Amino acid sequence: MAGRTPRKSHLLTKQPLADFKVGVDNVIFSVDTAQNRLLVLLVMRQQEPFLGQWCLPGTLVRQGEALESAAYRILSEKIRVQNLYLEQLYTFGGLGRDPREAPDSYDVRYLSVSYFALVSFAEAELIADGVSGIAWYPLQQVPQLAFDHNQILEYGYRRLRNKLEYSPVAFDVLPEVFTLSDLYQLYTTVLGEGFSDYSNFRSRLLKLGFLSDTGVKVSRGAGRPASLYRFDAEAFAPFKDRPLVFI
Amino acid sequence: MAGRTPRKSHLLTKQPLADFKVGVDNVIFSVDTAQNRLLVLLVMRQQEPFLGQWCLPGTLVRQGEALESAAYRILSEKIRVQNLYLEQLYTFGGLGRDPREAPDSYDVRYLSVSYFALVSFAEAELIADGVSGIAWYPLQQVPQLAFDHNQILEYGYRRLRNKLEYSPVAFDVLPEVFTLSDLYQLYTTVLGEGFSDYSNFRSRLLKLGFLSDTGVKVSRGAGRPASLYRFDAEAFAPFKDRPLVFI
DNA sequence: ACAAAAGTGTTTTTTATACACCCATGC
DNA sequence: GCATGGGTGTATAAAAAACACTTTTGT
Repeated sequence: MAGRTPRKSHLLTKQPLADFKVGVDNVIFSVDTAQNRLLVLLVMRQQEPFLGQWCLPGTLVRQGEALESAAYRILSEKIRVQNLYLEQLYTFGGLGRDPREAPDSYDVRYLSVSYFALVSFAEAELIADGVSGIAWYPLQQVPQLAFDHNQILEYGYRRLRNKLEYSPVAFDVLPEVFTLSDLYQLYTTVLGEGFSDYSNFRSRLLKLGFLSDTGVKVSRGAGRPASLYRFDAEAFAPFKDRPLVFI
Repeated sequence: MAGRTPRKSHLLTKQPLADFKVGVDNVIFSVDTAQNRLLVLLVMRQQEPFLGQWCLPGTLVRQGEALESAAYRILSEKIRVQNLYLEQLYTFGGLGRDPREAPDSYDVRYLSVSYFALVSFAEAELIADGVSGIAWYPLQQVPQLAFDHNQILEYGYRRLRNKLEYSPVAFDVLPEVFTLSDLYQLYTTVLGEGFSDYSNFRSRLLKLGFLSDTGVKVSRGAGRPASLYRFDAEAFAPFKDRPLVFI
């Protein structure tokens, strides 16, 4: 969007500008700690192209709507949730990624700005409008998706793992107070067993000092009751921009 | 770009889709190791808006042109260079970031997909077409730029530092063979003195084993001659996706 | 009593950090 | 011979990794 300096030469090769519709596609993850599964939200396409195939929830950007607003809009059309984390992922704008673009036409192009979101599984309530299929899919069982959405999903999964290691996204998606096992389970579900020993994970995190013990104990079935902890955003501040805090 | 499921309710609030022109703006860095300066390429705007103000080199995407192709196109219109690293940075699509969008109009929107590039300073040859100003600016001396380009630059600088720590971008921009001091200097220039001791930097890198000593020595003025090393991409492969390899 | 989950501590290994020092060259 | 930059080694501190053990609950 900036100073495109006209070139004197190659005037003949200068194509006219492309016209775009801009889509927003969301990779929405949640972690089902009860069943140790990482889930991604998929919806069934209700129209051509790819009618009847699963895809990431997306929308086209409307007049007067910011990109991020569009991302929040689809999200809120599909699920009701209080707490979430959302950030931009990547912009896919290759030729021919959308069959609506005829191969050699100078028609409108379709470009997709993808967003990555993490929501609380417990909280999230899917909005089934009766017509459209919508479902949480375990990451391992995701079928072939419409467009290049498998690729976008792949990209989002990589981002999720990084985010978990470097930043406190987990706390955006855990309840206000939680046990250290809750936190550990979330991490193992996403990162896989063996990313760290529970007891080491525990002591590292406590030593960092941004988890405050509420003193309240909670008992879940058998075993010793666990302390409830709270994430202290202020105490975390010095760790911002520091690499590898959580692992 | 995906299944936008029609909602039964809110039919009245449904705005028409926005039409976009898509711009590509490049944050092009190079490292002047001789003077220990990190440089960014700026061009002077030749037209309104922001006529006569510096900005990042950018262009609008043409018909039949992929986003990345557009990024490469501006780059090659501004500098001649053999080796470079380029990747997508972020997409800025907020309302009102371009004055050409009237505040409340339903006109065409302007969206900017930014790219981040690192080129070799020694190799890079600026293409001055006589009309347009174009210059390498030391990062500390960058003036106020057109549009939101200062913000984009900021973002690009953060990415550069991360890239340097996590990935072998430096070797895309160093000559085929180089001394360890060359490499160290590049790192200190970008990351600042004190990111690591030279001797520790040296031994860590050599222990990793993807730098092979060519045996050839090179003498630069006074001092003991240095060994020339070569980056071994194959030996590096196992370090891909591993965090913090270089620091 | 005993299994299950929470929580503590210790030992070992590895890695980071800070230096001190030797080496080969130009002047 | 001495300043200059290249290169090696070591001593200490800190952190990661592995794992043994104690505590507190439900059944």
